[in-house]
Order: sequence, then C-alpha cells, then structure tokens
Amino acid sequence: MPRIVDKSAMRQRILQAAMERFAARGYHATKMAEIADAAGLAKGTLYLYFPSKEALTCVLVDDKFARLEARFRVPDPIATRADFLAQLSRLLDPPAGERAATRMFFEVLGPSFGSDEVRARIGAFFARLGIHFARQIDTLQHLGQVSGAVDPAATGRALAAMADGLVTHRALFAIEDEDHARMRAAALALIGQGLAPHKQ
Amino acid sequence: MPRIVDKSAMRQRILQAAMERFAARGYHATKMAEIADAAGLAKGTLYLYFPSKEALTCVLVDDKFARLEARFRVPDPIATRADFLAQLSRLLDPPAGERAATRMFFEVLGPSFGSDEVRARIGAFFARLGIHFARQIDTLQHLGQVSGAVDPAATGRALAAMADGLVTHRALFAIEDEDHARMRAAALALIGQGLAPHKQ
DNA sequence: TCTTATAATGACCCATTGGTCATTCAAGTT
DNA sequence: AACTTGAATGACCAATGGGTCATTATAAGA
Repeated sequence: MPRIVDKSAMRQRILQAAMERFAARGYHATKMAEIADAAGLAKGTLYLYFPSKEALTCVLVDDKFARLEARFRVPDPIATRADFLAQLSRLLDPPAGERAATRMFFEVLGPSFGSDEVRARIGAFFARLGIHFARQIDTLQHLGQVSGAVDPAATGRALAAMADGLVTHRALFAIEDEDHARMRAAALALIGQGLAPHKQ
Repeated sequence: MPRIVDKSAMRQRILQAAMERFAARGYHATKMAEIADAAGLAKGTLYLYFPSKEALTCVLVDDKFARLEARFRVPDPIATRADFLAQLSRLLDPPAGERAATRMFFEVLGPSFGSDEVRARIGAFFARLGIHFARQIDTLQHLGQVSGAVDPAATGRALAAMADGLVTHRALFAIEDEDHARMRAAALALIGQGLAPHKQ
C-alpha cells in the first residue's frame, strides 16, 4: 500500500499557505508556484487537492467568512443597548490576523474574478449579519431599550454595511490603531445615541 | 505638416472607453486591445497617450475621485443638522453612472496592483472627507445643533468610512434600490439622532 | 525483498497579453 | 505634385503563469 497522508490536513496546510501569500502580495500577483512553495510542495501537487486557483480561493473566502460568522453567531442574549454595542465593538475590532486578509477580498470582489459566486456568498453573509442585528434591535425595542421609531430591518442591514466600512478602511488605508480606536468609539457613541429612545 | 489632433480630447476619449470597459468587465479582465477597440483606435495608439495600462488607470481613478470630491466641496454653509443630513444623503445616493465604476476600484485597491499610490490617494480622499465632516460638526456644535459630547474629528472620519460602506454595499451586492433607500433613511435617522444634543 | 497502489514531482505546454516598432497614412507647405 | 512630419497602425515579441502528465518516490502488504 502506498504512503498515507491526511488529505484534510494537507488541504488545510495549502489553504494556510495560500492565505499567507494572498495577504502578502494579493490574489493576482500570487502564482500557484508561490503557494506551493510556501506550503513546501511542488506546483503539481496543489492540483491534487484543488482543481484550480479559483476553486482554492473560493474555499478560502468561505472559510474566512464562516469564521467571522461564528464570531457573531454566539447566542448571547441581548438585554441592553450596552450589550448590543459591546458586541458591535467586538466586530469592529477584529484580530490583527484577520485584517491582513481583508485586502485580498477586494480583488476577488471585482468583476474580473471568474465566479460571481464569491460575491454572492459574501453578499449573503452581510445580509445575514443585517438580519442578526435586526432581530436584536427588535428585541431591544420590546425591552424599551431602543426607540420605537427605528426600522429594525433597514437599520440592521445599514449597520452591517457601516460596520464593514469601518473595518475595511482600517485594513485598506493607513489609519493608526489609536485613531481607529477613536473612530470606533465615536461610531459606537453615535449609534448608541441614535438607537436610544429620545426623551422629549 | 501632419494631421492635427486634439490630444487632450483624445485622452478623454480613451479614458471614457477604458472606464466603460473596466466597469463592464473589471480591470484585470479588460485588455488594452479591448479599450482601443472601444475607443475606435488601434492598440498601439493608446501608448501614444498613456505609457501603460497602470498609468491610464491611475488617471482614471484620480478623475473619478476629483469629481466625487467636487460633489461635497460645494461650500454650502451648514446651519442645521438637517442641512448636514441632506448633504450626507446626497453623498449616499450617487448617480447610477458612478456606481458602475465603484466595483472596479476594488480590484485596484488590492496589493496586486503595482502602485500603492492609488490606494494612498483614495485614502487621502477619505481623510479629506472626514475632515470636511469634522469641520461641519464643529460648526454645528457651536450652533447648539450637535451634542458637545461628540468628538468631531473621530466622528467625521468614522462617518466617511460608514458612508463608504453604505455606498459600496449597494454597488457590490444585490440590494434593491428600494431596500437601499430604506437603509439610507435608517442610517440618516440614526446619525441625526446620534448627533442631536440629548435632552436629559 | 518484491509488488503495488497512491502521492508527489517539475519539466513542459500553450493561451494570454502588455508593450514595441517598422511601416503606412494624412494633412499642411512649397 | 512632391515633400515633410507627426499620427496611427497592427504584426510581432517576450514574458508570464495556470494547468497537465509522464515519470519517480514512497510505504504498506505479501
């Protein structure tokens, strides 16, 4: 019998190497040979585990977003506006490791990338995030923590987009950690105040 | 003497053709020959007007952002929160033509794109937008229209990022016009409420 | 040790594409 | 009409890089 390898571990190793290279040099600039190198393999071997560069990339994107989704899927019961903001705050300040990956996604979102499936899946992620927020807002409205004037669905989806903007700008543009911390604080204050029932 | 051409008009024509193709098929997928075709020229001719694909693209990006900047640089004196929100509303709902271009920028923001200069310039644009907002917020604070608790600089920059998120999501993901209108309304309500002086 | 089934390899293939340049074209001048 | 000179052309070049596959390496079983 031939040598036995843990296929799934090998796939993981390749994905990791690919992510590392993509983060460092971008999707288009990273050649398959480079990924193979980083994984300690020959180019041909990659094709035993993934049918194409595009397929490999799709898996990568899915993985990343699944991980991200897990971060907010924790069913912490939300009871106060502060809880909501704390959760949002966590989402706005992802671990440094995740940040490097962000830039790569943009190349993959462009129309040049073969499958629009990736874009569709990322879109679906944000839709789910919006619904997640909407539910929480709804709950908080019933608890009197959020103004009844707020439209949960639209606000939830808008918050998802705005949060993305905040996170994205940090990854793309040279914003100091400290400055970004102030931006996050300002955004959270704004949102907290904006959701609060306004006493007349 | 040889034929005379309006060089600047020709450049403009090429840029227009390029933008059209980029918007339709993305940066990486669009070949120079295709741009030439769209402009009614031969490939070689492009190189009489632009030294490279990258250079052409840089000009394009600069143009677009200059136009965008002109949209908010109008020195409308802001006197009320409503003025501020109205201006923000305009920014959040760009003409359809501009939208198509948005997707292309993402490919160009990735590390694969040769010059990080483009990224730097786009970053600078958002920094200026943030400062613009900050000034207005500051003014409104003095007029008692905005809570004194708001940090103008951080809030301004955060608003720039959040607005970008909102606009970007519309361009990238399949969000119905109607849904996006609701999102914008929700976001504006949130921001308006968030900035308002809170009566205790 | 020999066999065998599978894993790994990397030289090779070839379509693609940004960019070049020798040649041709066209319009103003004499 | 011949000349001149910059504009335009498109065949061509060279490099690139995703993907293939004939060959080789490896380890488990007989």
